[in-house]
This record gives sequence, structure tokens and C-alpha cells, in this order.
Amino acid sequence: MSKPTPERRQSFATPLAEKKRKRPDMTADLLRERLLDAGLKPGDRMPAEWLAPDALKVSRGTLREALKILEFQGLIASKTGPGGGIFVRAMTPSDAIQTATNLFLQRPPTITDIYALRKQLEPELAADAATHLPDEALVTLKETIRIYEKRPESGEEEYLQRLAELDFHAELARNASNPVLGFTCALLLNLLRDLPQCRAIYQKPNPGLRETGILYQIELIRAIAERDPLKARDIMTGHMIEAERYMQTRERLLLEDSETGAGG
Amino acid sequence: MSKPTPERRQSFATPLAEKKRKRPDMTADLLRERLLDAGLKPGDRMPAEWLAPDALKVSRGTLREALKILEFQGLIASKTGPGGGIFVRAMTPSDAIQTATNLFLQRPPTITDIYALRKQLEPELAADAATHLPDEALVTLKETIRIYEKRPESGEEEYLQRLAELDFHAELARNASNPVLGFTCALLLNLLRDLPQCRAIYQKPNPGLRETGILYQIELIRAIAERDPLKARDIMTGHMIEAERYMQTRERLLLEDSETGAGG
DNA sequence: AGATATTTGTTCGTATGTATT
DNA sequence: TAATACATACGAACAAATATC
Repeated sequence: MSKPTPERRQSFATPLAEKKRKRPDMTADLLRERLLDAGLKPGDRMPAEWLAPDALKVSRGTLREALKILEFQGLIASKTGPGGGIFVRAMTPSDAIQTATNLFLQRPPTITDIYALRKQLEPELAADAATHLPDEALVTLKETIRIYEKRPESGEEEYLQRLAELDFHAELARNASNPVLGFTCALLLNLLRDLPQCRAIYQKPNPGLRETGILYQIELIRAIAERDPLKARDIMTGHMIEAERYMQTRERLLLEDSETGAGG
Repeated sequence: MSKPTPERRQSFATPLAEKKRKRPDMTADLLRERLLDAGLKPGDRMPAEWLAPDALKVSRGTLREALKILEFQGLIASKTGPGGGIFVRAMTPSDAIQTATNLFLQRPPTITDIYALRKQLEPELAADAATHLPDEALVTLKETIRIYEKRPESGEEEYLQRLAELDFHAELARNASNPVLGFTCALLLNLLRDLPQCRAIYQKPNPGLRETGILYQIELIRAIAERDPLKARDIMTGHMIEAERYMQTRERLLLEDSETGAGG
């Protein structure tokens, strides 16, 4: 048998094809196809013969652009020096989160949209953490909330504390035993951090929120340490409901502000 | 306060930074930052002065690599000729879904992982459809289930029907009024379609499943037409629980198969 | 229809940086 | 430290595409 795998793996080519494929794109697609078909694993070296300028009928420059594409996609990494070359790299969730965030920056969802998912998923994440989170990660979590343990003294500090609060959730997402759940929660956090509306809210002073926020998280850490998933889930559910209500209130305030005052 | 916007938008740099940023990557990040800060909309032309080799202190080749990265991220497109240049491109959800799918093909989640999210999100999608789905989309939905209304006559036909069933859910996702919810559900469907394990399950004959599947969907369409979100949510919840149980059973069967028989 | 100008796309030669030996 | 092997970066020149006259 000459071809053990006759199936063509074409699901990776961009589905909504542009008018014309250009050479670097085609080269990148070709290489990716080979990569996946050959079943190369992260850490494996990319065969040098694939990269010979002659093998692909493209020049070094074009080849380099193709490699750049794959590198950005997270599929490969290059190492200099002898024994160096192109290596298959494990994709990181952040690569994919980045692209998805880009998408939603162009068509921003509402805060209600984001929390519709957070209300469903964060409690699951908390329960997951209570059953699976390793002890080392628990330590990291405790350190994270230490950043905003003390009352902020300036507006900027308050803003940084708010971001650290997102990091707390991000740490949970990073350690999720369910990778898809972790990915989605991380994406939602990224949106909260980057969407202009949310940034505007975070940058304004928010007296009062901090107290309830940190209380929830202390309780949550305790529940996780006790390995009590039901309790963890309940706490997170309550936290999400409060957080959504808070964000919506602030959003309304911000809208009223921009309508009445400060025309500019 | 001399600087009106002192905030640096650095969250876009890969959070888990590699050892060394290289020039094309840095250039790409810089350009993306400018793009977002300037609030350029899809269709807008990228100012030529940003691309002057002098402005960025990089050569044209390096600049082109940076542009290639952004192009692959879906952020820009280029046009040749007079009046041509670099244009901001409207990103499509499929761009981002593709990248995320790439990620999960490298570290496949389990079926349980996927359904942990589907159980939470698909019911919300159904409820959303019952309140927001336009009547035209309802017609499309009815046409979709017509594909698998009749009993399949061959294995291949059964497989195609299974994919059409995924299309039913995809249609719901496409029409979601909540874009993040729609995106996530579409990603999950993509995973079900592309993950090797799932493909293996779908390609085997599954007597009995079809009947309950189509019943659920007929009921669901009725609930949506009646604009009854609670009912729609309930139906979908039941559907998801059954679907998960089914997939898990088939997965177990497949594992046993590959353990006992057919060593090859 | 055809010539021309403008802008992106491709290639080559060479230089530089960096890690191994 | 010097030699090396390899990736990375630069700049100039050429090719292709396309709108305008």
C-alpha cells in the first residue's frame, strides 16, 4: 500500500476562501497539512527537506513569510544556532483567545451577553477547581487575592486591583481540568479586560464593590481548599449574579453621564 | 496630566511571553495597537504613513512579514494597484473558530468536556431563539430537519444526516442574538465534527438515536414558533443530556472495540 | 483599447546576531 | 576565544496587478 491515509485534510484551509490565495498563504497551508498528516508532535523537528527552497518552488523570503504565519498560528517555533531549525510547537490557548478577542473587538457584545455565559460557566469552573485544582495552584490563588487585600489608595491602584481580580478568575481558568471550559472562561475574561465599555467602567472609581468581591473570593478559596464543589459552585453563582448587576448599573450610569454631560 | 490616554494597550501581547520578541511580531503588535486605538472600522484604509519603512524603523521585508501576520489573523486585507493598499477587514467568526479548533486538535478534549459546556449553553441558545429568532430563520430550520426526516438507507446517508443534525444546532448558533454565545456553541459543534474520536463515532451506524433526536428537534421548533423560551430551554436540556449519554456509550463501545479486536 | 502610474508581491545578495563546539 | 552553522534582518531590484487617462 502506497498511501495509508488517502483522506485529504482540507478542513484547515480557511473555509471562506478569499478571492485569490497568495503564495505565502498557500505555502503555509501546504506545510501545515504536511505537519498534521505526518502526525508530528510538539518538540519534533521539522524535516529540513521540506524547507529546501527547491522543494516548494518558492524563494527563501516567501518561505519565511509562510513560516511566520505558522509561527504566529502557534504551530511552530524556530531556534537559532547549530542543531537549531524549525520545531513543532504546542499551541497555546492564548493564541486562539487572541484571535477570538480580535473578532469581538470589532463587534462588541454587551455586558449582558458576556455575563449570560459567565453565569453559566464560572460556577462550573469553581466546582471543577474544588475537585481538581492542585495544591500549588491554590497557593498562587491566595497570592493573587493578596494584591487587592488592602484598600486602594489611588484611582490607578483601584484599577490595578480590578485587573488582579480578573487574574484570579484567569488562574482558575488556566487550571481547569476541562480545557474547553478553561478556554471559554479565559476568553470572557479577556473581553472584560479589553472591551472599551468594560475598560471605561473599570477605570472609574467603584466604592463598595471591592468589599463584596474579596469576600466572595475568600469564601471561594476556602470551599476549594475543603474540596467542596457544591459549595464552590454556589458561591460563584452568587458572585456572578452580583457582578453582573454591578456592571449593568455602572454601564447605565456611564451612558447617562455621556448623554447629559460632557459633550465632546 | 499631559497625556490624555496614558493607558497602554498591552494585553494583546501574548500573555505567556516567549523568551524573545522578534521584530516582525513586535511590528505586528504595534500596528494592531494603532489600528484598535484609532478605531478604524472594516473597510477603512490603513494610513500610508504608518507603513512607511521609515516610520517603523524596519525594512520593507520585515514590515511585510508583520502585515502577513495581521492578514492571517483576519484583521487586514491588501489590494494592489492605484488606490490599493492595506484595508481593515471584517473578521468572521469562522476565522476565530478555526484557530480555536486547531488548538483543540492538538490537545483533544473528551466528549464529557464538550458536553459539560453544551449542557450549559445549548439550552440558553434555545431560549434565546424562542425570543429572538426571526421567522425566516425558522423556515431554514424546518428545511434543515427535512434532510433527516426520512430513515437513512445507507451508512453514508446516516453519517450525512448526523452532520445535518449538527447543522441544525449551527443554524441556531448563527442566529443567536448573543454573539459570544453563538460563537461558543459553534466552536463546540466544530469540535464535534472535527475531533477524530467524534468522527469515529459518527461514522459508525447508530440505530435508534435518530428517532429521539428528530423528535426533540420537532418539539423544539414548535416551542420556538410558539415563542416559549422556558419550554425551548427544557427541551434542549433533555436533548443534551440524552446526547451526552449516547456519545459516552458509543465512545466506550469504540474503546472496547479497539482494545479487543482489530489490532492494526 | 492601450499606455501609464501606483501599489502590492516576489526574489536575491548580503550582512548581522546568536548559540554551539 | 575562535570557528561554525543556523536563523534573522535589510535593501535594492524586479514582477504582477489594477485603476486612470
